[in-house]
Amino acid sequence: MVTSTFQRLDEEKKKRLMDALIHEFSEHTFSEASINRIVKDANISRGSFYQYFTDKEDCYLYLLQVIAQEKYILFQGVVQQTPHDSVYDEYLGMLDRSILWMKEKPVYYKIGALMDLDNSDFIRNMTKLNPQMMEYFHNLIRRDQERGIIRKDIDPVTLSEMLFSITRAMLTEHFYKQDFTGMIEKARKIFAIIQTGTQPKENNHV
Amino acid sequence: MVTSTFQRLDEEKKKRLMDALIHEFSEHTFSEASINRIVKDANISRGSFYQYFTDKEDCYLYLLQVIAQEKYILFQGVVQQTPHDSVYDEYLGMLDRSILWMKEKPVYYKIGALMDLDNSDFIRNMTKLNPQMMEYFHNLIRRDQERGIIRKDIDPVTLSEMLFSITRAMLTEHFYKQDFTGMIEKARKIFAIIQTGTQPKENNHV
DNA sequence: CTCCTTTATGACACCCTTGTCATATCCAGT
DNA sequence: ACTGGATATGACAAGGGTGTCATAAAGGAG
Repeated sequence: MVTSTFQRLDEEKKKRLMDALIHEFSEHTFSEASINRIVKDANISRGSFYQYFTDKEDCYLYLLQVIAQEKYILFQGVVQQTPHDSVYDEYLGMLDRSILWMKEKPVYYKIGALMDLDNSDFIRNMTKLNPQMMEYFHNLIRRDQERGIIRKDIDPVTLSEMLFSITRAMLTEHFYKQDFTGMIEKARKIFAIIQTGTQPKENNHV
Repeated sequence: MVTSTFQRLDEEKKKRLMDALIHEFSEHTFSEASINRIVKDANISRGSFYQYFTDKEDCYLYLLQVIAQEKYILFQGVVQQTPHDSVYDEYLGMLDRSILWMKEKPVYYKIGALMDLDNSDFIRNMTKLNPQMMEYFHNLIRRDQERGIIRKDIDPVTLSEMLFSITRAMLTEHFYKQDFTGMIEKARKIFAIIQTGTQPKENNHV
């Protein structure tokens, strides 16, 4: 656990340390990150670090928590609580928010990306997909089926998996290219294909 | 470069070392792999290792080469040179071959997966998608468009990207679950959705 | 000014890594 | 049996990492 000593720290020092944490974990995976570099970067003695955090894992978890908080604050005004759009628009919204996040806090996104990359069991256990979020999209699809926007014979789980892998792949690709222009347009194009299908109209009676 | 000394090694020792390499690189990323563990595992002195390979990178590249060779041999009989099926069937075929590869040589697949995970520049440069393969699928789509199987207004690059991310996501997911049953069926289902679209028929005249 | 608690510090022990190199061993040809 | 080149070896240097701990400094209360 983060110690009370850390909490009592004066803001300037606290910020210096947080910046060092952000810097280190946005450049290295958890297992490759080095406390030595962090303390040097923050201009803090090695001993002090261990007075604030019990170990590397501890400071990493704390950092993730801080990031999650900031993300929550940033998205609070953006997320709409009861969507009136189709599941496709909802996915586009998610993509939009992700791009916002990547542009607003690129280092934070980088930290998240590195987390996904990491192979340690400790990280593996945290990366598991949020089942609640998946459930949310399943329900959106079911609602759209009731609305007559999506064919009823389509399996919601399968469809949401499809949309999810596509969105995710787009995000990671564009992140490494560091170019997000036209991304939403591209996603729109892809979703349009999924809606109308690739078959020519005359073949549609299969 | 792999030295001639290594090439001259008697088969038993060579195999022991290769097995150790496979073991180490299937459990650890390149940057986390340890030569110490390798030589201990292979029952070879540390000095000997450096008589065979110039460094870690060298032995890793050699291992990848050996794996590529075996993969080529395994697939030689399976790949059909001039496909008569649609691009979807071709993707299903690729999936099928990947599953075969994962079942036949799970450790090899694991090495490849860890390679993808690795964040070092050295690995980054190797992992870049094969543009030749992408071109191959683009052409398949164009051919299917000529054949009247796929609508002509669909962008081949976009479609192949879609199919690729979906296939890839399925593979990685199932690899971690270590369960490939029903995977082809699932892919078929997804591709069927992509072909006919998610819109109900009465809405198709948009 | 003193005392006591809190905070800061860096040397330390111990672990690991890589790549080198002088030396020992092996083996084949004479 | 001897000899020279090929091969094997592990100690070594140099560097990195983590977490601990005795000690120093600082700061607030009496």
